[in-house]
Amino acid sequence: MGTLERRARARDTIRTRILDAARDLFVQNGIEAVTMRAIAKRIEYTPTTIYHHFRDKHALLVDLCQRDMGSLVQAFQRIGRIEDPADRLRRLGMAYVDFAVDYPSHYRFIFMTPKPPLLTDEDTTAVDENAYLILLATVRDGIAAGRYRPEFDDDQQLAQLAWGALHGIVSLQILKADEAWIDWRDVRETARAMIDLMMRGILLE
Amino acid sequence: MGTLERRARARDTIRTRILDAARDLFVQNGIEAVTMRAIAKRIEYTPTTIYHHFRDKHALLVDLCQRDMGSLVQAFQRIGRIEDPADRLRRLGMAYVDFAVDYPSHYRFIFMTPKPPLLTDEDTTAVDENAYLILLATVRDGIAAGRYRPEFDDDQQLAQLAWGALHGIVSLQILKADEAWIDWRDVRETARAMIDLMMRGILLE
DNA sequence: CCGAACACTTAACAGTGTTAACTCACCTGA
DNA sequence: TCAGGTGAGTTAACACTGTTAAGTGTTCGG
Repeated sequence: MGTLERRARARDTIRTRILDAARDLFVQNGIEAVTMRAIAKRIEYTPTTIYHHFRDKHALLVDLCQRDMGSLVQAFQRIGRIEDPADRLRRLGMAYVDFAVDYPSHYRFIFMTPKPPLLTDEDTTAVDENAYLILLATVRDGIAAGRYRPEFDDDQQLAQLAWGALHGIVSLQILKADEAWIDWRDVRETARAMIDLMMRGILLE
Repeated sequence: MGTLERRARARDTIRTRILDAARDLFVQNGIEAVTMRAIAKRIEYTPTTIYHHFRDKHALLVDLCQRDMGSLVQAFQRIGRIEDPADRLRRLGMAYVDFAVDYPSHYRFIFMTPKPPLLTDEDTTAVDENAYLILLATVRDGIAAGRYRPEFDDDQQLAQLAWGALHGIVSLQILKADEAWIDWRDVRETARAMIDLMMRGILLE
């Protein structure tokens, strides 16, 4: 009586169909195109059906992003194994920027959209948290190895400084790319210049 | 027959009453608390009335922010008269961060909220544009004065780099200040460290 | 004194996320 | 075989957005 499994499989199928439809709208027309009715129409179901598979819209988008951010997580974990802390830090920065450029909608939802107040679910630590922990460990290793100038002895501050610098460059680009009064430079090159500047600024000698 | 003036004055009165009500909701409960009905209720008018004084909600918020950002504009213009380009640049950065910390709702609306598509009015150049131009001129002066390392010869890129770095630090703070898994450092101090790091990185010698 | 301009309201439209109540097919246990 | 429950799916609605067409007076100018 594998009927239970079959049920579970069917449930998974419709779940991923919902997620696929949501992703299409998400990456093609931006987050504001993702409405429950639009998703439902695309998979030829009723909006209510979605609520049998996801608690609410926010949970759906969180689930979608957590799945899709696998590339960022993998990159971070791979880079996390690099020996040299300074080299590791530099590469984490580039991977972060690459992800933001490749998946602007995902980036915008995870890093640029406020969460609904107090409905923050305490599920398994989210991808942004994991990424921050890897960054933090990398910064700490560099400090412990005595690679950085003595004024950068606060791992939290240094991590927040590095994260903020790159987040600002990519998020400004995502938000204001079509503002005509700015002669935008290539975001990857600007980010690289930022990383070079930071590394030279914090490294000893 | 000063009746025309009186009319205009009355019009201005109700206009500012609307703006005041909107600002209260805006700064106290955040931008999501600003609904047309909430504003109307607070001044004991009908929502429709607001539309006789503002084209739509976005125009209302833009008007509100343009007025309130006078402090930022004044600070930028005052700093813009400082002789030394490097000192000017450093102070612009601090003033920018101060504004973001003091007026988080305004900052969020101007620098962290996407504009409604293609309804971008070509009104008198907005405050963010003015601020960017002052920053750009400051960067350019520093380059022209030969104060910066030769690899920073692109004024646009350097301006976008500096803006992005500080924008990232303050916007992360505004958005994720209540995420428990980050041990946030004081945003002004982090920003100051960022500015010091950048200045040391781009200045010659 | 009449007509137009003007401030304002009523009532509605179209869209959003969300939910209570129902139908109906299917599987389980007697 | 058949009662009953489980659960996927739908219908219809609620409460809330921003926004607007149409109507009501009041006030002013010729």
